[in-house]
Amino acid sequence: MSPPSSDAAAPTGRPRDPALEQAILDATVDLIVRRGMAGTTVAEIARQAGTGKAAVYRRWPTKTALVVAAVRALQAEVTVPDNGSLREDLHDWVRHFTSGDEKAAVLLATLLGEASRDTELREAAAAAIGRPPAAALRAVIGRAVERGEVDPAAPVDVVVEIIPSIAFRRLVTEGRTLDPVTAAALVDQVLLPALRHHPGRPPAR
Amino acid sequence: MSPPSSDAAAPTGRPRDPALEQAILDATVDLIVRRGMAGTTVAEIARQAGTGKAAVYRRWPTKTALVVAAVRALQAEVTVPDNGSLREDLHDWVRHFTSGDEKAAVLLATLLGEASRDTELREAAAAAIGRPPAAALRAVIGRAVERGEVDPAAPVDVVVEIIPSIAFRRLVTEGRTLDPVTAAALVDQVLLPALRHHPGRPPAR
DNA sequence: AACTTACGGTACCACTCGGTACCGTAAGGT
DNA sequence: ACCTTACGGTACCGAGTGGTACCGTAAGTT
Repeated sequence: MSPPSSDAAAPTGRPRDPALEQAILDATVDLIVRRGMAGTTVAEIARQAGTGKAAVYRRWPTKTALVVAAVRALQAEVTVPDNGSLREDLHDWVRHFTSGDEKAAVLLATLLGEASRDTELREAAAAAIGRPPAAALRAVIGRAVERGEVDPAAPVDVVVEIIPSIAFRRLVTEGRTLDPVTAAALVDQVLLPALRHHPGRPPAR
Repeated sequence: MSPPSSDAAAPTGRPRDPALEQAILDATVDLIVRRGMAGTTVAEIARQAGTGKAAVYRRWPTKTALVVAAVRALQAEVTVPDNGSLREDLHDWVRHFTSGDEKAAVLLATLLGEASRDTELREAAAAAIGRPPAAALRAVIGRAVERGEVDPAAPVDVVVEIIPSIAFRRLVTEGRTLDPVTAAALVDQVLLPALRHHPGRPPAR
């Protein structure tokens, strides 16, 4: 019998090195960020991970599959601040975009170029990088709504997109992260007015 | 003597076909949008333009140079509405992003992927595609300021970026243009409040 | 008519890259 | 001990690509 822990296949022979797995994924992300998808070769990924191409192809059947896996493994986590004040929460949250961590966004931007025609890749990239910050902000605003600080009718869906979009665009078209001054201005002069603004229905039609 | 019109070199022999020049540039843009930079071959560009590779390399020394030229030649023009009302001007202007013409933005997105490491290309793409709409919006807001409709202290620089950034991000990460409903909501519930908002200096420190 | 340059087309070269196959060796299970 | 599979490394293949060279022909100038 010999119950194989919980899986089906009885693992015999030398087991795969989990550390190597991670090293390959790390090298993949690093190289794609620095050289782009087309400019990165599998041989170079293997070399940087301290192994050979065979070890790479033993795990992933194709280069694209490897890249998708690397993106999925990145999965940025975003802390959700809770200071009891919407404005402070927003200023905390915005720091996620002004401080480093541009790697994830650069990766996204790089991939999206060739991902325009690869749905799976685009989906993976967007899910791993684009969604977490928006979800965090949504939580922050949700709490402010509960506190009565924000009109429940506020255009949350659209407000949530503003800063990530600007940060993304700046990074992509200018090659640098969103500066803190601009970010602060966005919070105080755009986000907060929009959230506090009572829609009351603008002069429709 | 034979004064050569106004240039230096006396043009002898068969002149270059200007129509062919444009055909090559058009084919370049079209193919890059559809297949990406790496996925587009010079041979295919030539074939689609109805010519041979030689005619291409007679004009541009390298593939990158050709692409840069194609991007520069795109130069989107943006109409600047003037209805006498800020809100109407904004709603007119925003139509630029909701209606077709995604080609320019897709091109930008595609190129930026591999352009992250090519400054010249990035600069050309950003200048040709990113700047005109922002400039148009700036003009619209400038007129509103003159009319006293907008506080001169409004954060124009940052407001100008909001909609182009969101449109760009949506197009790039989701593959579709900004929908008119969201765009209208942005104008009424984000741009206008931000522009009318009296900064009055937020509770600093 | 003579000359010059562009034209569409093709053949070619040097090179790169994804992917496969195969080494001898290392590291586990039984 | 024996078996199995992963390991790092290398050699190789086939396909594709940017770029060059060279056709015979077309379209201009002098």
